[in-house]
Amino acid sequence: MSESRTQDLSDSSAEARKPVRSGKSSATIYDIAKLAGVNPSTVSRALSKPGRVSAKTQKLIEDAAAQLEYRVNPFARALPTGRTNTLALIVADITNPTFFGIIRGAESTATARDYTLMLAESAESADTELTAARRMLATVDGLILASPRMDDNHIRELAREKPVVVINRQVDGVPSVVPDVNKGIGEAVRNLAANGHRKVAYVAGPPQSWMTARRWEGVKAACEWSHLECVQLPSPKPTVDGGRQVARDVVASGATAVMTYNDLLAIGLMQELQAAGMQVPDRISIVGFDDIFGADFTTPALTTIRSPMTACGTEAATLLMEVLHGAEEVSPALQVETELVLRGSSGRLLVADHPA
Amino acid sequence: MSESRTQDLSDSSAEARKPVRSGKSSATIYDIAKLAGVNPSTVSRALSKPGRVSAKTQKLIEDAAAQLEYRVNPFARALPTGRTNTLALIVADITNPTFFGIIRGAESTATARDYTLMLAESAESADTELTAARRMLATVDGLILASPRMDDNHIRELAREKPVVVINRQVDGVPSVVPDVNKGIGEAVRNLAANGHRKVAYVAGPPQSWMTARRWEGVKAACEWSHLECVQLPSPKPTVDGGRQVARDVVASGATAVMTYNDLLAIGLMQELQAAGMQVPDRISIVGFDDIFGADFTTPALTTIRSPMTACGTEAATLLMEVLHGAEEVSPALQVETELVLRGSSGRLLVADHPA
DNA sequence: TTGTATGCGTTATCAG
DNA sequence: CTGATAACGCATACAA
Repeated sequence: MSESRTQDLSDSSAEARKPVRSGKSSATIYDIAKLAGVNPSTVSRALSKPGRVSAKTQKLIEDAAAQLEYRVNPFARALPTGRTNTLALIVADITNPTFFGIIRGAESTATARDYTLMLAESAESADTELTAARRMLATVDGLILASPRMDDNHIRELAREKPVVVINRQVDGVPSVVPDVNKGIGEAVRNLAANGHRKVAYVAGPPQSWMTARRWEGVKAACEWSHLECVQLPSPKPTVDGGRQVARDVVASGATAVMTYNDLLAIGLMQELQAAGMQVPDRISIVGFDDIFGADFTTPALTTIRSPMTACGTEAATLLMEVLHGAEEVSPALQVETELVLRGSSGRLLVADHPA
Repeated sequence: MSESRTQDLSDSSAEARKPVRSGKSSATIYDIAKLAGVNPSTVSRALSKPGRVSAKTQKLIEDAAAQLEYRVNPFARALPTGRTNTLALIVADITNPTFFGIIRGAESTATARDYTLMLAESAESADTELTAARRMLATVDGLILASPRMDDNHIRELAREKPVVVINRQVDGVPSVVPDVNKGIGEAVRNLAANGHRKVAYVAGPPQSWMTARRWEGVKAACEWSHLECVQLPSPKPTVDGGRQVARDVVASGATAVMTYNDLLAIGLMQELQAAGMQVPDRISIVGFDDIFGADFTTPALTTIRSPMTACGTEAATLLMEVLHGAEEVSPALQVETELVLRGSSGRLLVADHPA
């Protein structure tokens, strides 16, 4: 093995090459092979799977790589292997803070394991979602679907091509991360009952949302258990504005406590109710869902059932990468706990329903 | 050159192949070339640049492609061309709602032009940021840096490799999108002066933030113009909690109005001040910056200088893609307007500084 | 207009 | 342990 570790020729022909690649594009394994005096395939081995090459050539190659500021070309690597070290995350609505936690959790977890996150949103549209999913699927190793709006079959179809993890929904045969709503809902309903409420309204989310059904089921069951009457109210959209619009129906329902599909609805509802002169929580109690950013900015601060979104993002990314790294045994549905966050928007009813 | 690129040979006899590719991996241009009876290069042309092929073969190829459910392999395409139809966006802090708008704007704009967005955060660290940038740079066509924390030279270094657009900062030689703070600040300060305030405090952001300096300059200039005294106060971090921590200093400063680097600081500050029994805005006026999600959840709702974040994201992505598509003439710094959003947290001073 | 030949940077399969 | 060589799927000068 030639000792001349310097760029300077071993003699062959006096070909004074610049040591550091002067050109524009970056160095390849060929360049470093030449500099280190080995075969390109050896360079590839040394750089991708350490240990399969002798210690001295290893160092030789690493030094040369460092000197040339070598960086792998991800495309060239992806072509034969198909692997990209990239994860895709599709969320239903980027403006919805519910997803901020998920994005954050997924991004940081991915980055920690040297993966990169690709982000897309479906704008609450099943079609857009599917299109985005298909487009990204070609480029990534795996896919995370947060609160997907497309139907189960489409999800399974995607899962057949690349590993998929679903958040906030359960699909047969596809691993998922879902908050267990019952604990938090149970706490909330018991609290409401203890404060003298007899009837609660549930303001629902988008019909395509799997989670809105789970939450309604949970509310209904908990209310039965506590002998409370309950009623479901549709909302035009799961936003602050949607919450405002549904205020009238809430009042008309005669409920003294309202639980909403998410915090946005709760906040909008509270704003509208207060604007109409209704005291919260003296006249009506409001309980949101998720504990989003800003839920404690309101006056009174919003009582809400916290869904650990960041944990969902983290767990989903972890799950996905485990599958990618060959873990076959993956629990079908990972549960994360919800809990009641008691703040000012719920409490004892001051104005009795039936005056004594 | 051997013809048999497929797994099973064509013995030229009636070989009933499934029309749709039964195998696992997806179809290539070779498959569709065979099916359409043309050369792979023709397929490539037909699919990438329509018009450079006769109408009938075009259709022939498109039909075959459809039948085989062909989808280009992005890596194979990227290898010769270097183009990926992918943009990277790096934000300082994913949990900071300031960036939500930017993310949303960039994502939707990119998607609209059939680009995909890759997202990373720097966690307010210049090192992390640079690392993430370098890692992503290899994979994308261009890079958007939102409120970058790294220094100018590093940014220029990145810009030498791939097109870069910067948001919320100006770097020589690098195109950028920056809100023009002066209009909004001017409106705010004049309003404060008109309401009887004589001294305003500016709660600063992270020292590495280019924007915090711009905002302080703007505040100082506007205050001089309106003959107001002004003072700058450092904050430990640009968050709600940071705002709480700086409350003591604000009170000590003797200012009756405070403007903050961002809304988070303003909200935290207001919470702490109110907890200490100070009426807002009767005793002290608070003006935030950005008009983030939730700024109107507080009581009183936050007066703030709106920075059109979504527009910044949109403009940055548009700018970047224009450069990518060969636009040389690109304005060095695109300005977007800021405006005062007057809400309840600022107003007339009820308790005079110097009792009459 | 269409076919031919070659390159893009890595990994992987063989030999040696 | 290392070297040669063939894919990987697509784009593109060049030739016909």
